[in-house]
Amino acid sequence: MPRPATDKRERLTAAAIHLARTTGLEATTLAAIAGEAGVPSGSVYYYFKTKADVAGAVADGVADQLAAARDGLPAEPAAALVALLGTYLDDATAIRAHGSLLATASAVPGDARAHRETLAWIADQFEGLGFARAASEARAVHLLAGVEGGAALAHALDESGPLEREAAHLERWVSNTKA
Amino acid sequence: MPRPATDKRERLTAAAIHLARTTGLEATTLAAIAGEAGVPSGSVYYYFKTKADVAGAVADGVADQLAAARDGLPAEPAAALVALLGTYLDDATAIRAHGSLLATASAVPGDARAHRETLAWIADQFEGLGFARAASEARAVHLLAGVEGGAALAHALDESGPLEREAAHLERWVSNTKA
Amino acid sequence: MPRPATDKRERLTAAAIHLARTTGLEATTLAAIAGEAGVPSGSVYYYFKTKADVAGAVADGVADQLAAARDGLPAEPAAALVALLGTYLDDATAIRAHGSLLATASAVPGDARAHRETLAWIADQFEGLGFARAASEARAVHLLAGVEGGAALAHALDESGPLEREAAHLERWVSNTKA
Amino acid sequence: MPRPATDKRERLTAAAIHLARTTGLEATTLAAIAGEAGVPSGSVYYYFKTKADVAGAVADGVADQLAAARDGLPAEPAAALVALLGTYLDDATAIRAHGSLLATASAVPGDARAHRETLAWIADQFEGLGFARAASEARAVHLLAGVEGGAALAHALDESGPLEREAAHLERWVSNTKA
DNA sequence: AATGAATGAGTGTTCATTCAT
DNA sequence: CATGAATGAACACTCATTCAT
Repeated sequence: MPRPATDKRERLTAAAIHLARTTGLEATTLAAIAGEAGVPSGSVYYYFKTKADVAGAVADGVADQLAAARDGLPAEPAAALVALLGTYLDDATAIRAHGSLLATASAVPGDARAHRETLAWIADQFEGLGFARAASEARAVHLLAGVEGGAALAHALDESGPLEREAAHLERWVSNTKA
Repeated sequence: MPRPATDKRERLTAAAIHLARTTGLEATTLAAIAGEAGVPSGSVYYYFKTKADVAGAVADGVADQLAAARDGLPAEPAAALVALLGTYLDDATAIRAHGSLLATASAVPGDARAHRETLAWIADQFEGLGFARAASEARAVHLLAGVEGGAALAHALDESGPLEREAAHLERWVSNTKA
Repeated sequence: MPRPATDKRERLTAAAIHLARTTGLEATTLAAIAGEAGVPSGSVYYYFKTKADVAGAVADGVADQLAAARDGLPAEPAAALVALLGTYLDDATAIRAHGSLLATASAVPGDARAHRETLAWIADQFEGLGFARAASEARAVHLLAGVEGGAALAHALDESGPLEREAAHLERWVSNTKA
Repeated sequence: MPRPATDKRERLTAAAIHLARTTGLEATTLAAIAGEAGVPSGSVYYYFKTKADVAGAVADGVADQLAAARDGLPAEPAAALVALLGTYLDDATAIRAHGSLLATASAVPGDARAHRETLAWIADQFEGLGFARAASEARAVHLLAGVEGGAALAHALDESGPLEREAAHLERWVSNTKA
């Protein structure tokens, strides 16, 4: 059973995300993306209009990957938030080497979908804990800023310490939280 | 009275920092840097061996700029930390548009001088407040991760709110701090 | 009926040989080669990986041209050798101006195919005249060294005399030869 | 006792000859020449008008070197000719690697002084052996064409055999010669 | 007289993009 | 539909040359 043709677009996007995170999209050739995806290089332009379009797909793909990851998290709000922090720790090696996945999406200006959705999901959890919407959103920003800042330091210093410490700190903060 | 020759290297570096922050260094032509610096384009290679060398100068220049900015801050530790957070707020418009200055330095892999120096300086302030070295360093990471994370969100969302909120939060945290 | 695509590579190679002989390959721009071949300049890199690659094609092309020229020569060995000397005389004007075609191939170091094949062919003729292989090879070297030396002097002095004299001398030597 | 200033021009020329033979003048930077000569790079233009001028100096210098070498040869004509062939054999390693010194001079078009003088000197020897001027000049061409052709093959094939064989052959030819 | 600093014109090479098939 | 062949615009980098001192 051959893979459906549209699969190629997905493989292309996945390859682009991988290379964008490891090498930077700017520094990555469309030919390299096609090569890694195992797709004929001429075909990139069948699936994408321009390289900027590929960048858009990267941002979208990252948002999708993050959404999928959140779907696997516990339903109970406090546990869900702790688990979210856990995904950063699980990814610590890659974060130290290449930065957080969300930061990869930042490289594409003008598309903050991944950020907005992540923030909204976190706020939903706080609301589930009994906080009002406004307070929940404020807390969401605080939590995401904390881990992303920790991730940024971990990447810059090539040391997972900052990420681990921030995650632990936020975990305590979440656990002690009461609406 | 003509400008000293060495001035050109500095103008080149300043232009490179500016363009690196607004456009990204990768996407910036050496010719563009020369143009913005008002230096003949062929001369870039008299002052820098290679484009990677320019990137190094950018990272160095950012570290220098940040060090200079810290020099202007109050001597009293608690006030100094609050003032540091204030520099982020003063720079809010640019941060929203292009990210924090420190993030610009991150684009040059392998050179974390700006990060290390900033962290050390912050830790010094906490030590000045009576904390042990280890605790001071942990607090420094927390503070920097917080503002930088806030700045990252502000940039991604093109909204200064997250930066302002994180800065305010950390200001309170610093003020309530007692060794 | 459009020219076959592969024709472009050949036109490029021919132009490169021509310019290598008249101007020197080092001094010849890839753009100039493309221009003379009537091929878009960006396309050179579709057919050749690098300029050194073009140099290789020049050496190969020269070897091919010489082989083709030898194919048109008489089958009888003595006549064939005399005819080979005749090709130098036919080419005297170009040799005086730019040196022998074989000398053009020498510009590409490490590739002596044209020399080896020419030498082998000459040795074959002497073998055909009844000489042992070793003696034939020695005579081949003597004959080729003679004409090429004559050609080199003709080029240096911009005077066909030396070439004509050496060719005539070798012709007699070949004719008087008996195994 | 410091070296006279004019020494620098000579060192520059010597370096240029060396690099022209080993690397090719075209491929050699004026800075590299200055470097090898131990002369400040800006000074090249004090001693030479242009790079083409340096090329002229190379051709001239080669002619001078060859003339100096001939000065050390025996006075007796037959011995002198044999000794001339000996200089090629002494230089065999360099010839195999970089071609004959005379060939280096050929790279500079329009200046055949080295060739003309060498030819004249050889003709003089034959005259000394009793040949008429015209016959002597013809013999000179034959002898020089032979060694230079042998040298060219030795260089192209990276094998000293052809040079040695041609030199030996010509030596016999000279020795058996009687006016 | 001699030179280090500075530069502009030019070169090889890359790559996003187009298009015929 | 899909793609391999082809290309032009752009870029990093080199170097002969100039000139103030």
